[in-house]
Amino acid sequence: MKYWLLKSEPDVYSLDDLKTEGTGHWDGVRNYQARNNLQAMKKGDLGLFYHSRSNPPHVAGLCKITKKAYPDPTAFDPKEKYYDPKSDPDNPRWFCPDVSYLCHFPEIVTLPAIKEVKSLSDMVLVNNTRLSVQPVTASEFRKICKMGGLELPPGGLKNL
DNA sequence: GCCAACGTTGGC
DNA sequence: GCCAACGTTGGC
Repeated sequence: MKYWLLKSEPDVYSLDDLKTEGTGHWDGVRNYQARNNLQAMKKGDLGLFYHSRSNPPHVAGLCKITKKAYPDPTAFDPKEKYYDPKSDPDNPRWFCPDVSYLCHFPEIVTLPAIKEVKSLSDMVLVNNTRLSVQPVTASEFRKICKMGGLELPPGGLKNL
């Protein structure tokens, strides 16, 4: 199982929105590095749901990958904000997985708090601020959960 | 809302 | 294939 961090601007799409929807399509990603990460996701992988451009930026809770990435339909539709004429249905350029709501942390984990933790200084979040879909190590993932006050079920992360 | 950092585009 | 110009992201 792999771990990820998914960024979203809460004004556009928040963890509350995902909770309401239950399952969402992580579409609209138009960056190759982020795209490659989306394609590397497997069903059952876990994600930290991060609210960017909020004050302060923070991890709000957890989500789960429930369907591996498939061609992003919003790239084919000229009416869509994220329409990309260079993505051909026969040779799609952009992909999106389905993501389901898991939980809100009892307490949000802010970016400044993360930056204070020495063992988290290698996180992509800290070193590549602009990447919107990024890998997280198991130990980083566990630490963030702990900082968020989340009680892990018996058996740990795999039983979430 | 500003702007630094970074990614992408396209002329040459 | 270089790099200037431009666009976007996201912290502050």
